[in-house]
Amino acid sequence: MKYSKQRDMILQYITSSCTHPTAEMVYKDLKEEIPNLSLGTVYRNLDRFVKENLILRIKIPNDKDRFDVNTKKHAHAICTKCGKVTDISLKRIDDLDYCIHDLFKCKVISKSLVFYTICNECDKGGI
Amino acid sequence: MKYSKQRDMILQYITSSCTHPTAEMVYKDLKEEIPNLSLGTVYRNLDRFVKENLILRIKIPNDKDRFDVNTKKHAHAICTKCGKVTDISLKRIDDLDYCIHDLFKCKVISKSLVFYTICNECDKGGI
DNA sequence: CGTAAAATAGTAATAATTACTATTTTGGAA
DNA sequence: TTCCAAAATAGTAATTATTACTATTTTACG
Repeated sequence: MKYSKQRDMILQYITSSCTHPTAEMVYKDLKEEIPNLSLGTVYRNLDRFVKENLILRIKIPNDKDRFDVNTKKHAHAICTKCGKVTDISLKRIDDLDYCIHDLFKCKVISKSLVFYTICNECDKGGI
Repeated sequence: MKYSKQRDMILQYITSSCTHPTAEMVYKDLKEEIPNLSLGTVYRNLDRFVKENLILRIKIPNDKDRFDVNTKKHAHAICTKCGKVTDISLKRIDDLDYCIHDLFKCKVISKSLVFYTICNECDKGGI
């Protein structure tokens, strides 16, 4: 692993941000300081940070991935109008809609809960 | 609203399936019966059914959307190896990992919980 | 310095979904 | 039945986030 100014600045940017930026946001903002920065470099390094568990990747269906310095267990609220992402500490599922409304005074339109697993058959080496 | 054989068959296919098919699966299978069926027609009609609340759209990050006849409140488990989607009736969040393991004997790699909201600012008409 | 490994810049490719347009189908009325 | 406007379709093109690729540059160590 060799030092690079780009990686250093990307990590600095992401860890000091509190807006769950997309790769493009990181790129745009840092482009001003490093004019020949490449979007691929941003993606490659963000991937790396995710693998190193320094940040989390928030996958948003039909939207750009967002990156989060908060690696503690939590959920996310995404505004369907402006796209703003807000952290939500986890409480029990049945209370969550009320909890969110109480905390953020916002309407829950819908929620998506997906588990990524290794299923029974695959774990047995069947496939 | 005018009748179309295509729409009729797409609805029949999706409501009688229990495998959470993608638009492409619907297309491929029905293509054998309707050789000039268009993929766009499948997408358009599935969209329509979702709006009419006849089926659910399961958005899977980095994968194709899947469609579900079960419109009751539930979560989904997706195998990260074979992609199989399994319905999970909702229990309390803290119990879910154990619950899933007990029910399906499968490992939970990760889970994604996302709320789609109208945030405070947007609801006030600020944006 | 010299050099090999690692990283980058910039471009091309990928892939799911949506948009677009010309053609066909549907269903009600003359 | 035949006409016709609204609706639907087929097939192609466009979109868009992300990944892949390759030539060039940078790093760090002997």
